[in-house]
Amino acid sequence: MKGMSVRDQLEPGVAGEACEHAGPAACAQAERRLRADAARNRAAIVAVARDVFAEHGLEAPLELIAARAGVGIATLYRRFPTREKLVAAALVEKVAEYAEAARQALAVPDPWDGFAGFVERICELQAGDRGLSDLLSMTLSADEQVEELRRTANDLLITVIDRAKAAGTLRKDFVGEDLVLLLIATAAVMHVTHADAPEAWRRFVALALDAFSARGSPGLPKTTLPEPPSTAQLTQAMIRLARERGCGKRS
Amino acid sequence: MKGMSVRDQLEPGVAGEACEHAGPAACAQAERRLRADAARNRAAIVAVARDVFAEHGLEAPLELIAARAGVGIATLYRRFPTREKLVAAALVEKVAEYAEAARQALAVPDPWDGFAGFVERICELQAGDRGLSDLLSMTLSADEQVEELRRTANDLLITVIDRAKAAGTLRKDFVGEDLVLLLIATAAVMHVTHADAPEAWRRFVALALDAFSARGSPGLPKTTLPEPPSTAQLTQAMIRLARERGCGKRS
DNA sequence: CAGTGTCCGGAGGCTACCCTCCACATCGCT
DNA sequence: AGCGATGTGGAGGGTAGCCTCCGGACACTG
Repeated sequence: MKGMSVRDQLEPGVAGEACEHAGPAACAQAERRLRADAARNRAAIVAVARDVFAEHGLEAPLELIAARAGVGIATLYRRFPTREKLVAAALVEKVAEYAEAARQALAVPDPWDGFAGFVERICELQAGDRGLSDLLSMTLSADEQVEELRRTANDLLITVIDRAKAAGTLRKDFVGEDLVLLLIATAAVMHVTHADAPEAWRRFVALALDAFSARGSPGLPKTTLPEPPSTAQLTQAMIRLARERGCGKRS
Repeated sequence: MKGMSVRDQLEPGVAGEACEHAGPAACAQAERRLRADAARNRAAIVAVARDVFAEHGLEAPLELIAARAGVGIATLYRRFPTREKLVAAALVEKVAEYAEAARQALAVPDPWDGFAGFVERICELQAGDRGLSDLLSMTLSADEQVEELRRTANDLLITVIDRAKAAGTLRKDFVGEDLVLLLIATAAVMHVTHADAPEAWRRFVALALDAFSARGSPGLPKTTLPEPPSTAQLTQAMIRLARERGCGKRS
């Protein structure tokens, strides 16, 4: 009680950078309360990591991040013992945006517009952040906060999907897994084309939406699709990918 | 004469592996005629490379290939000064299969079946060979033979596409670049899912074909698509990717 | 303003891979 | 059988990135 109130007043100028918009509690997060300089460093690392991951993807060299943040590599490792932790810290907000997009999709009156808008929105997010792009094809098995957000988003998403199916505008055999596959696909398309044809993914996504829609002949069913991967399979695959990319459990 | 017969008996199991099916001339290929042992080594390297690339992709460590082929790393480098050259040697046949698939597509009576069959066929090839999968999203700027094959395949492909468009079964706004994007996308999907959901790509491809088809309401146009990337842009992107992956020009 | 416990940073060991150099081996011609 | 030309392999130098260790610096407490 006493300890707290003292501390609360002690960080005037630094506070902005250190704690951003969230309450002071957010800084302490999982770990113990940090010393002021340490908190500042931590915040700087996270801020830089956001940029670097966005530009170079989740496999960016940690030393680059440390250097740009103006701290020693050891400091980075002390605060984030695994790449996964840093990734999580750097991208929670983006993942939250993702979840938020799902929420907004439900608010759109027309079910199809909600669905299609959502797909376009997250692809847009992907296009603007290679780190997020990578992240959406992986599972950060160790970070509860991110995975929780993802789960929330997923639940919302299922609702969005069901609603659009019920309206008859989304094909009946569509499942959530299809969207995951699409995100994996667009991530690759973006990665290859971003420098020379930065808008190419839009056409790809438009094509995908066309495939997803039930438009065309109302009665006549679309092609029968092969079975989708099970949720478990896909999760497993995403965990595997994370490990392969150095964002998974320590070997 | 005498020399040969001796050799023939000396390597019971190995002989078959050295030159495979092609005549001895094929072994000398572009370079000068090689000494017999050198030709044998070269062939062994190529054979192993085929397997290793197929399994691990084009970024597989060259030392692994050398080791499995039972030769020193220097031997590999002497014969294939750049990774690109080795890749080309290891995958020409696969690329030829790709071109062949295009040729066969034209032989199919129904234009749509020809097109769709072709797409499925090459995706199947991709699924069975990660090296090819990688290769199809890149440009091996240095190997004329492979690029020539690719060009041939591409010309055939355009014909396949035009024919299907003319028949009214392929959407009018489809272009060759869309297929390249699809191959990039499926490559990624396969890479992520091959271990845990090895058939997932089939659904993805089926969905794509649905998007490509003009099926549904004959008069009513499908969604208007964003512009595709230009051929030049896409080529540039593929060259860039090759370089990024160590299969491009020496820096 | 002194003491203590927290925090820092970079040197350096480790791994993985690339690629080159050169003393030695082998082939195959005569 | 002997002798070049041709080919060999592995040692080793170079780079990039990961991660740890530890002497010294600094923030906070009293």
